[in-house]
Amino acid sequence: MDDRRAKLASLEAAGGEPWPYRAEPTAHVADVRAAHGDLEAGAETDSHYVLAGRLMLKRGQGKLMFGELTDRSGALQLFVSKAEIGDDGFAVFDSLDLGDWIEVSGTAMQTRKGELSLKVSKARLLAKCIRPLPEKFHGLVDEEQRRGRRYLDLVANRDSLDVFVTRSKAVSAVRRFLEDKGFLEVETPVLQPLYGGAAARPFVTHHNELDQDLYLRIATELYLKRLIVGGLERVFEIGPNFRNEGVSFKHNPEFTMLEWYQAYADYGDTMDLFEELIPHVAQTVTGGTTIEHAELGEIHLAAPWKRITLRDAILADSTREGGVAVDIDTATEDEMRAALHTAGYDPKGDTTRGKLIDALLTKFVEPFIVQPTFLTDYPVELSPFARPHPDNPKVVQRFEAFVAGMEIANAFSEINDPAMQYDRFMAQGDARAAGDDEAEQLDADYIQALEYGMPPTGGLGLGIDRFVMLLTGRASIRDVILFPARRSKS
RNA sequence: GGGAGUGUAGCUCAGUUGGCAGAGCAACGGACUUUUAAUCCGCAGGUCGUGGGUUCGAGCCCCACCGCUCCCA
Repeated sequence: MDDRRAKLASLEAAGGEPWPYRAEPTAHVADVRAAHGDLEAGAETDSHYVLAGRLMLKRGQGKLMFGELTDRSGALQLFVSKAEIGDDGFAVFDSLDLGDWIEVSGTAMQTRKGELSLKVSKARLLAKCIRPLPEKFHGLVDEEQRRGRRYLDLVANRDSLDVFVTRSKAVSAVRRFLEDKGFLEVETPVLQPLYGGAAARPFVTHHNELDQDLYLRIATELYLKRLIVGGLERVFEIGPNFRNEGVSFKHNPEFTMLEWYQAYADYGDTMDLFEELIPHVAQTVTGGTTIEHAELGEIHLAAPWKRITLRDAILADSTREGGVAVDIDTATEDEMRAALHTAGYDPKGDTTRGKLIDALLTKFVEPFIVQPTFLTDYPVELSPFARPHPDNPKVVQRFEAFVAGMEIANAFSEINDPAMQYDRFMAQGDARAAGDDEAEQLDADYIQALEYGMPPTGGLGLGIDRFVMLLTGRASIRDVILFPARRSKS
């Protein structure tokens, strides 16, 4: 560090500008590659470019130097010859350190060994990197640093940068898809006087002036449906939700969720739209609909996806790990507990029938789903906002989408009968009294909104982070969140 | 919450039975006009996560705490 600071000082002393205000690159590295990728070895061109980026490698060769410049689009070799750049220019380049931001001008060429390069005629420092970068070959490996100082991870590990470029493109593709289908993007409150729309514990905060406790939202559901009451017909929101729970490879306390609501649609329409969205985004972002998963092999996202009722899935899969077959339509709670016990899981915290069914799903079904699958027709106890199925009053018109062992989406035909919704809230209140601290609390204002009339509506929530994990083949949610939650050092 | 692993130079990692703190890369000085993690010669770099204990002597053994990773509830 001291050596690099000294270089800065000597540059200033020599009248140089160590921290220029602007640069004027005319192209990205990828543009040069696209235009000259097929040059023959030893060929030179008159095509002139100005590139800007970080100097990541430097190889001295006497009166010749090679460097590697990276920008967001990729890396390109710099060919720096004393004959071309002059004695002064050569000295300037020689004084650069790995990690320095630079601007270089020159022409495209192919070296004798066939490496596309920029033959540099001018180079200047844009900003000094005073601290040495992580090692050039191994990159930054330490997970604590990769996530705590993500900027270093992005500099040192190209594949990590690519993950976040993919994430951005995926979110953009989702937006365009929904806008093309006539959806409006809206923003609803993050700070809410009541929380609801999901089974989760909230973060609590306080508004001083109003002297009122507020919750960070766990879902956007109830506000978005108020907008359907208001007549916006098709709305969506992409933004952070907050759930006060543990962290795991698929949980971060702050995560990004897409929710959409569509008037005049039911859960079947919603399933069709979702089945169209996911392959479309995969195609747009990765150029295909097949994902190569490191552990699970090929995952095919193209429609149609497998569709199976939750009852049939549990009936078929509950014999895994030595369990006994469970039919959730007829099984008693004790039988469900027994099945979970035989699989080595103690359901002592699962106090309700709904929670037990959820445990059966989590234990026996979810981890084993690899290819995209819709589980449909959930028990009413688990789904306080979903409409009953007309053919079977024990279940509701709801589905969850699973892929690669994870739930990525949850959707249903929305309850629009205010009396029915009120009864569901009451049942949730009973569950809470029985010890379920994730049960919904009564939202009287939401009931009132429904009393003004909500058209038949289908809604869906998609976990954006998990979807990006799928698209990028990452096994941990912390690899697709730029700054994941971590314990701060005191 | 429980279990296992891990923490040593800026980065990636060795460190034997408890006996002088090591390598590669980066940095610094030098050689080199076609390198590809360039190579070669030279030089320098440390509160061994933190605190305590055992010992003539601790990176190594013991205890507590902190961070991180994985598995389990």
